[in-house]
Parts: sequence; structure tokens; C-alpha cells
Amino acid sequence: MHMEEPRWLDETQQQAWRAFLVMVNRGMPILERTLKEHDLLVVHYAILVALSESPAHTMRLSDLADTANLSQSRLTHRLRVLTDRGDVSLHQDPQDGRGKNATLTNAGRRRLESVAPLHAENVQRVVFDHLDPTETECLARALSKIAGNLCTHEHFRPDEPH
Amino acid sequence: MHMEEPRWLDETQQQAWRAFLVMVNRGMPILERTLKEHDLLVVHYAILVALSESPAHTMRLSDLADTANLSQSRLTHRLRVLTDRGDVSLHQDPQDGRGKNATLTNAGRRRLESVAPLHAENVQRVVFDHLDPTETECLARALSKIAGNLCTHEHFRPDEPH
DNA sequence: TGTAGTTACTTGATATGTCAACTATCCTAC
DNA sequence: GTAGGATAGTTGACATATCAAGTAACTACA
Repeated sequence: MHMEEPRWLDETQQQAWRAFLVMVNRGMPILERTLKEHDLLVVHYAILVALSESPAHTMRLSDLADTANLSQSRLTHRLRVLTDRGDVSLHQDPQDGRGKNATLTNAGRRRLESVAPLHAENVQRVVFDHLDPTETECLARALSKIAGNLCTHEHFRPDEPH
Repeated sequence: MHMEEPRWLDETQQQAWRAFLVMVNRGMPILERTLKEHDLLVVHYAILVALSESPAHTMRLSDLADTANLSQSRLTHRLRVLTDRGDVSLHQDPQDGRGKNATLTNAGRRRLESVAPLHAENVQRVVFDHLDPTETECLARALSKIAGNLCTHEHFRPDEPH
């Protein structure tokens, strides 16, 4: 038994990875700050969007966590804020005593609608204004391949002790 | 004076942006967990790498923050951990009484070298194993354009009140 | 039934991130 | 020299994230 030769990143991979980290560490905070002026986090925004796109503006918590890429406990903590403030309401599932459904309230829908244009504008400014259509497609295809794997493959999920 | 029409994301942009969020919220935690088994965060790793690539393994704190995409206060907090543990040492700059230099210690270098192969392997598994060389180049080019703007342009920087 | 295992969600302790306020040094110009 | 302003870094309060452990309800099967 011996060590495999490490699979170092080549030049191009390094360039991609470092740029990705710049987006995460510099780009995301810009979006966070703007949303924060409207009392939202990017995570909150993702939760509201997921609900708004769901039939009856309602979702089972576990599905919501999955759609918003959150661990269950992280979702619970965020929902405490969103329900306290009245953007989301929670209801026991009548079929399954364990489950709960989250529903976007009118207030939540209004908040989402008031922030969405601003947020879209910011994403455009930070990300897409710097790409031509071909590059955007390239980016979408590459990221989707990676994301597809992260969602389906048996990468241990958040919150599941290993 | 009237509201501009919101610049909504088109289909492709949405696909790209949602996939990016999947990478951030599902991919990064995988990397964090693996590094954490070796008492490191991705941020710590970035700091150690920046130092290791710098002459004399030494950097001015403000440059280090910039290279690692961190706010100064975040850097200070992370450095407390890294210096307490002996991976990094701090020295007053003799030229400029305000400034400090951070130096990677031998222990820090050893820690970095012991974790780097594993981390590279994980980045490959999470990101690049799903892309062919053309897609990787596309991704690198697109992300670099975005990142380039985030680093140079007058996007308000972290830690600077606006 | 009833009990072992699974699923759905919550909780709380601890770690990390963020923001504004603070100290200390340097620079400039008068 | 010295006042005003900039620069470098730190601090502390508060918000958020993570992880493991906990509760409660369902399921399967003896």
C-alpha cells in the first residue's frame, strides 16, 4: 500500500478555482449587503423564491431544504426568523405528524417582489454583465454539470453525521 | 422619474446562477468537512497557500487579506487561531509601525503540505472530474472575467463602511 | 401488539462571519 | 511642530453556521 500521486490542479483548473473563490468571497458579500438593506440574506431570498415557485406557495420542509440547498437545521434556524417576522407560516402536515409545511404569506410575497428586481440587477452587475452570451452558456453548462453531480450523487449530505 | 424595467435573468443565466449556488451551498461544505478533519478551514487553507507562495513565506497583512479575498477583520480573527497554534507568526514591520507581517512557520508549512494533496483531490472530485478540458477552459475564462472585475473595479470592499 | 429502525424536524453549544467603533501610526501641509 | 486626515490593524457585539444529540411520529416485521 502506497500513496497515490496527488492529482494537483493544472494551470487552467487553478485559474478556474481561484476565480470561483473570488466570486464566493467577494461577489457574494456584495449581494448579501444589498439584500441586508431589505432585511434579507441570500439564504432567505432562496427560501422565499423556492416557496413562491411551488404550488400554493407551500412546501414540505425537507423539500424546501433540498431546493434551497440547506441542511435541515440551517433551514429551521432561518425559518425562525422568517416566521417571527411573518413572511412564512408553518403548519403541521395532517397526513404525517412528523412533517411540516411552510407557506409564503402575502407579506412574504410582497417582500420578495419588492426585492427581486434589485437582486436581479445586482446579480447582473456582479456576474453576467462581464460575459457575452456564448460565455454565459459555457458557464451555465459547466456549472450545471458540477451541480448536477452534487445534487444527485452520494456526496454525504449536510446534517447527516458520517 | 420612473422605475426601470427590471433586468431579470434569462433562462441560461438562471441556470448558471442556480448551479453556482449549488456549488457554494453543497460543494463548499464538502471541502470544509474534509479540511476540518485536519483542523483547517478553506479560509485557513487560502491563508497558508498565499503565504507559501510569497517570498520568504512572508506577507504584509493587508496584502494577505487581499490575496485571500478576506476583510481585514476576518483575517485578524483567523490569524488568531493560526498563530495560537503556531502555523503562522506575526512581526511588527520595522519600517512602518502600523504594519505587520505574517510568516508561515515550519509547522504551518508541514500542515499545508500534508493537507494539500487531499484538498486537491477533493476539488478534482467535486468540480473538475465532471468537466472535459474544453469545458474547464470555458469555465476558467468566464469565471476569470467575473473575478477580474470583482478584484479591480470599485466594488466597495469588505470592511469599508459605505 | 410491540419493538427496532427510519424519517422529519428541533435544539443548543460552539465556531465563524460581519459590522462599526477603536487605537495607533504615518503623511501632508501649513 | 502640529493639526487633519489617511492607513493598518484590532476589538467586541451580535448574527449566522455547523454539528451532534434529542424528540416525536411513522413503518416494517416478528
